[in-house]
Amino acid sequence: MLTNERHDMILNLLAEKQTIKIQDIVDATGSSESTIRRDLTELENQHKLERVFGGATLSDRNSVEPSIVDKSTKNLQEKKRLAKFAASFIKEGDCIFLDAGSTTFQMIPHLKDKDIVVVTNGLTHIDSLNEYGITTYLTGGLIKSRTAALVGSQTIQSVQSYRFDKCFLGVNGFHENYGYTTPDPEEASIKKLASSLSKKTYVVADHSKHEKVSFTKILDLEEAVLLVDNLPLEALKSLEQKTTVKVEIT
Amino acid sequence: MLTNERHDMILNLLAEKQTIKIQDIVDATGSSESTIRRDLTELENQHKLERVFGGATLSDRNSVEPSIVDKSTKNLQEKKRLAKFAASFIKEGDCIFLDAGSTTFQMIPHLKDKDIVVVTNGLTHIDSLNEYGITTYLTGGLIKSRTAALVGSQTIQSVQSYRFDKCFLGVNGFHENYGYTTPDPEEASIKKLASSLSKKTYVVADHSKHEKVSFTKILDLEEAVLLVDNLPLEALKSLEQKTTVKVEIT
DNA sequence: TCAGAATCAATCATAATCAATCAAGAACAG
DNA sequence: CTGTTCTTGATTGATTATGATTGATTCTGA
Repeated sequence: MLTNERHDMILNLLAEKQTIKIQDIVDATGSSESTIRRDLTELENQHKLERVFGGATLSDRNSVEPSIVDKSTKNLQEKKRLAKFAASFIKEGDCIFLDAGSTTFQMIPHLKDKDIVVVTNGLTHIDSLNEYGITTYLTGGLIKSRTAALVGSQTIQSVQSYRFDKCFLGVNGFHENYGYTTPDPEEASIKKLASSLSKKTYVVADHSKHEKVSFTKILDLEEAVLLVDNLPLEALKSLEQKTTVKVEIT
Repeated sequence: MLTNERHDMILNLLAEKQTIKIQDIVDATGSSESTIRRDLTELENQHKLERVFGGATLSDRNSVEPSIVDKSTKNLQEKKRLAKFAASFIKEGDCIFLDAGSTTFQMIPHLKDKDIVVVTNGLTHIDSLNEYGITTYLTGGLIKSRTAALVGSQTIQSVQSYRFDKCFLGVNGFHENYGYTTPDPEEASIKKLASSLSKKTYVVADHSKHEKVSFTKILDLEEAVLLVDNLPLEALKSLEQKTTVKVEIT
């Protein structure tokens, strides 16, 4: 059996069962314990799993935040509509910060032929931005492999040397009392900084993010314009007491 | 059996099974192992598959990024050998700058399992670095779409905040009198800067770059160690009067 | 806390696989 | 027909993967 096949097998077993014992892998593959240990070491280096005493488990970050692929396929149509709506706020000549994330990604096709400059920390965005011929600056920083975003002090430093007309942020949740939140503190501080360097801040979030609260606070509701798709009327009214909400009409 | 037929056969087998062992192909085709190896090497250069130890597998990236990789098919085998040689200079714990470019790209597989930190301005590098689980910092900057490199004042600023143990640069030409040169002034200044921030600088260039001179000077010969594959003996002697040359033994 | 059991990383020898080279023959052009 | 180029298969020594073994570490239950 090839090394690759074993690796796939291990990851598949893990995907089913969440955690797995080394002995189980040995039985399933027919390879020796030594080999499996080496496989696990390697897969751990690639951040595909996490070793624990006696076996391996999906790295907890993986299980908490769904992987970027899963995320981007969910509610795809909604996201596209919302993204188009968000892009409509961009005017000719704007310099914008485009946050990493699947919703902001969907904005890119609608930036075509606009004479704008985009700054982004989203690695997934660059091919698309490039394809549409948009002048793009990438922030520097540490590559956070799972979300394909750039983070860390270098990113902060990079962002600091720009000034934006508008910035478009993705969030994990928005809540009347707790504001905008996201799981990763690193990403949160970048979003926050970009917002502070921007004349105007837009948060792009579909209705599924309503009332959700994550680990790290990004901004208060007041500090950004919320772009959202259909929302219950009461929720809308309540939110509008704190901030400007633009709803994508359906 | 014609070469084409074998190639088709191999790809068909792969399409069914996702991965395949060399021995299986040998049995299926009746050709010798040597021939199959050559087939696989060629098909890999065409990005039709990916070789793994003991066989081959479908490269899933095949469909995603055809644009950037094309240039690198020329002299691929040479480049791989040279890149492996270059990577052998990297020691555990090093912080290295890895220049954008196709030769430095080939170094990445050989960085696997080394406890190092990589800083790069090459967008093409990041997927691969990520795959091998290497801690990677990307410089910021303007995306230069043709070479998929980051350039400009932001890149300069990014690079300036690092210090490197070693830096590995690609060049367009090296010449006894005119030193190392490259066509793009933007890229040249980044290479130069990275070199100045590094304890040791290596230029990786195959013999085809000998005596070539491009528009922009990067460094004098003296300022870097030249890593090169086979070179005429006189050329080697002449170069060695000015700088250290490490030749990949053939 | 202790002792036995399980698991671990490190090392070694062996086996499989690799790239590189060579020579023989096929295909081809002049 | 001759000389050249290309393909092929065999061989070489080098590299890499593997499985068994070791002694150290960690877990478990009393």
